[in-house]
Amino acid sequence: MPELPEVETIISDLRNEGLENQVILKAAVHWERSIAYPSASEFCSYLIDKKILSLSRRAKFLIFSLTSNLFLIVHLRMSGRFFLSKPRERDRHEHVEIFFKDGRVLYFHDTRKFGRFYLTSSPEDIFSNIGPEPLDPAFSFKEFSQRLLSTRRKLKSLLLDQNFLAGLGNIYVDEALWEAQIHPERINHSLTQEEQKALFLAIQTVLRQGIENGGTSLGKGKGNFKSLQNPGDNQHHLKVFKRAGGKCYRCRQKIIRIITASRGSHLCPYCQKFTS
DNA sequence: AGAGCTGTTACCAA
DNA sequence: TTTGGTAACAGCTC
Repeated sequence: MPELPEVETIISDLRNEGLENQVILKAAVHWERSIAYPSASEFCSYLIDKKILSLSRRAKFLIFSLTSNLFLIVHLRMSGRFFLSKPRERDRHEHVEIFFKDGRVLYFHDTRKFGRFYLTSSPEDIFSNIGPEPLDPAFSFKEFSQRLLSTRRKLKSLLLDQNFLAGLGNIYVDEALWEAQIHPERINHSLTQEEQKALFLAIQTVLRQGIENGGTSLGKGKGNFKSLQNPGDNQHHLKVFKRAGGKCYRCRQKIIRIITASRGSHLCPYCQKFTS
């Protein structure tokens, strides 16, 4: 579900909706475990009268910077979504409501209930172990290359690891590995310099493309990604993800799906040959 | 109907 | 240290 491009799209849509500078009237929590910290009642009382100063993203977290040095941090996990509208009847999967003084309500919809809210004055605690931002201009090939030597793991598992690199999930890892023509089960430190460079560039390419296309909206379920009301368009631009059985756009061979690191991986066995 | 799957992550055991 | 299994949930797919 939401990976870096999807979260970036949501942040940008919330900005376009003018959520920055809005003041919170009150909040309501209908599934207490949606609030990771503090307690649901403290969460609600702390939010009253706080203003949203800015909206940003770190890894797959949404960050609402508030007055009084508070930060509302949200991770959507598998099925979290936001809706912003006039007050209306709450859907059974809308577990958190934030009411604004301009009359609108931000509804947090999460069918699988894995999404989490954190309200804290020390956001660095949440991000302390998260890896670098792949689209940060300060993130260099040199740093990526050095990090690739720091461990010994299958690339699929390593790239999914938020402590290694922030923001990638199953879709964009598979897309990046196809783009770079590297098998997901290759061990990180076995990559040639050329392969490292190709992967570094491919990660940025697929993430940028995902953002440009407003994220990837797969399937038709209510828990599938949409930013506010709007589906993304990147599902029409995927090269391998969910394309098992289809032809590789590069070599016309058949795309396959394998299980690696307990996750489905989609690849072209001809373009992405396994070599040790 | 029922079993198996899912775009995330934390935790535990080996 | 790394991997694999499981769990947190609900709904979709076959």
